[in-house]
Amino acid sequence: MAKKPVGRPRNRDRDNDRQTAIMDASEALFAEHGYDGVTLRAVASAAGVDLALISYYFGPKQQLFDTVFQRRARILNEDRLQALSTAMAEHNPVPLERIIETYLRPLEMAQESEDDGWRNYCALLAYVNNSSVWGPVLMSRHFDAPMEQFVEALAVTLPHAERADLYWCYHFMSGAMSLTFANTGRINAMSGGLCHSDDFQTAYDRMIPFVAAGFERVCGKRR
Amino acid sequence: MAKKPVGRPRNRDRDNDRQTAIMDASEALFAEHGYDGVTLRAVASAAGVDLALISYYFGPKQQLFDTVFQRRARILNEDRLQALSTAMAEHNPVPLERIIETYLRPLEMAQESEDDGWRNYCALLAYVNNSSVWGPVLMSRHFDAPMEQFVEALAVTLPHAERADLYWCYHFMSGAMSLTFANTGRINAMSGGLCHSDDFQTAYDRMIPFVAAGFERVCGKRR
DNA sequence: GTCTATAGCGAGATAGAC
DNA sequence: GTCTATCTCGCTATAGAC
Repeated sequence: MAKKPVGRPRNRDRDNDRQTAIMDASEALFAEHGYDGVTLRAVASAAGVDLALISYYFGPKQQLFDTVFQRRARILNEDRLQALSTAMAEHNPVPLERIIETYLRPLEMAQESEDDGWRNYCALLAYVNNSSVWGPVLMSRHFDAPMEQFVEALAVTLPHAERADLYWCYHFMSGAMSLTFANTGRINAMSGGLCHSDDFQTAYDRMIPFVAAGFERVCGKRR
Repeated sequence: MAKKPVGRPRNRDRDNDRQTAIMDASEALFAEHGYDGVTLRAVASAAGVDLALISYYFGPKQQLFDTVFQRRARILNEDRLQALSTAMAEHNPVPLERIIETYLRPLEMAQESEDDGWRNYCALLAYVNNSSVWGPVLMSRHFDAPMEQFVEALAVTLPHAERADLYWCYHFMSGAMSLTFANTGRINAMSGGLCHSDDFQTAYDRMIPFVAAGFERVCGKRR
């Protein structure tokens, strides 16, 4: 059963090829079927790797999930914080739309990259973010610190905002973002083919003003 | 193992008690753990019902899932369409915020009701909506028709809007709504206790202007 | 490091007694 | 209608050969 070769094209560095293959395959499968919908056998088969190797490298299934989730969270956070500090060097306070862009554009670039993995990761994020089992644990662990800096910047730009309102609006943004990047294809059906869920450019060009306008109305004026 | 009595308090009509108990238990468990994270044994135990009865009444697992998802979708759609036609009888065109309310308030009332089932159902909606396996199938099957009427009303109120932009904004709204009602508790942690994910009143009072402002900016003016 | 083989368990589904 | 008992399958994880 466990066939050896070409599970998928691989153009990696060759050192630790197998680990990377396992993580990539897990990422794609977890994103589509959730934690419980994926068997280690399916991962092994998709990665073109022996079943026992997964436990050998990553320990139990949960730990594999954590590792996969963590891998790109770090990169994403770095990109976002980098973009934010660039924006802050150029303006003070940073214009509202610019802050939102700082947060959303790194995801757009990730999704548009040639690496399929980022598209899978975005769907995984949607799964984790909406899960009451994983969300409070993994999202908080990996995304709360950068989120706080983002909210700080918003508070400077929107000086009359109540702190709680900033969190609510951030939450709405997070939900809109998750569903859009989950890339379920539903908007294709819904719109009768007018919109395409992988038309990231269009999605972001609308999401940014949508979210900015929402923040402005809810947080912009003294209440 | 399969204990007979009191799985949970039951104050139902008594006819078809068991079916209802099974559906309620499934709803809660599917909402929390997703389709694959739930075993029929867990459902049976939570419902205080014998394992074999589930298959007897509902057929295979998938069919149980469909049935549970469908049950409240109908009620929700009726409530929304009722609210929309009331609004249309009072105004022409219907003000933007009023249309959004038409869509969101039925969910708020559901979530605030004394029936725990609605809160579970909202979390289930979030799961299905963000899943690329279930989303395109179940969401389309049960929610596309009412969605179309909703978009129609928006098109009247926002006459310069491109049709595609209306769908994108609807999609953002759907995502914001899903995450908020998924009720994962993450906003509690994120805000350091300032916000509570089950404070539905506050959530809706902010979501409605947030979404309305987004629609206005993206769809309000000639492009 | 890698793979074979398997232990140990729990899943979905159903046949058949009551 | 209800429940017991069980079939068959596939799961995670690991021990031990290479």
